[in-house]
Amino acid sequence: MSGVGDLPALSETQWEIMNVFWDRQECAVGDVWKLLNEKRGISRNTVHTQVVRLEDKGWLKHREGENGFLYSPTVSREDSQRSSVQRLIETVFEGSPEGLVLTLLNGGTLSKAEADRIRQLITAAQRTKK
Amino acid sequence: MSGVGDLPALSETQWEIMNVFWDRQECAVGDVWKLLNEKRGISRNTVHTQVVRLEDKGWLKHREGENGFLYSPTVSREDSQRSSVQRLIETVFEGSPEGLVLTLLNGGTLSKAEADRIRQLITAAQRTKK
DNA sequence: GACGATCACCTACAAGCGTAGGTAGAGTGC
DNA sequence: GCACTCTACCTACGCTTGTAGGTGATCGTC
Repeated sequence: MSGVGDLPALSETQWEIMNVFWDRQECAVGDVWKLLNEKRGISRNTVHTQVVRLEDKGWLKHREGENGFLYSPTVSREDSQRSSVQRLIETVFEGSPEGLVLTLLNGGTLSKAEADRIRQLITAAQRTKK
Repeated sequence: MSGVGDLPALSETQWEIMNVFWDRQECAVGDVWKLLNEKRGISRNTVHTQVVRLEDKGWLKHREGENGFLYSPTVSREDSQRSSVQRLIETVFEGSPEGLVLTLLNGGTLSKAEADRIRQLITAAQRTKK
């Protein structure tokens, strides 16, 4: 049973690219490039290189489309997020998820609105789970 | 006013090493090496190289001690953790802290005990903050 | 049928990382 | 006085990233 854990970690740029694929499910390199280029200016070839590397690493697969290759993710965004949170907890918080939550709550990282929404999430989770 | 944000990000190994410095406040390369070596087997020189790189990047400073250099962190662990959580939220959760919390709560990443403690943390924070 | 856009692919290069061997000096012990 | 140990420092190598230029094929348009 192969999961996200088996895949080599994503770099920041690679997350940026994978996020586009998770939003669209399936698209061509050119589509990704158009989006990222508007957002921050990047060469089409740069995107292409990263896409190929992502396929090499096992994060993407492709099929032949009308006008060239269409790429799509091999794993779900949720699993990938989970595994990257896991990794963060291990390396940055030495295995303590509570540390992460405390940082988040006490850190001043959150806006008031975000903090409120998060408290709601938690109480909701509390209700449904028990 | 220079902060963690100005420093280049830490790799996983570098977090491992910085964590030792944050635990001890000030120590020599040899001390760090002894610890890491017990934990996972690593050459003293490898640790030395990383420590030098960390000083180059601005995460560590050193002073001359009795028997060689003593290194210490230039920034607090809390600030570093905060900034790495911030970075995670931006790249992995496209800026949504709620996403992170949801992943944490629904992910099955947490043991039951951890989840309970986290809910307590949150309700405690809720009480003190408002 | 030449022109421009798009595509896939190849090559490249500077940084940074993980890893560690080798060297040379200082101190401790027998 | 020589061996052992610890230190700092230099060098190196293979790998990944971020970045992108160049090339040749295809396709739609004028």
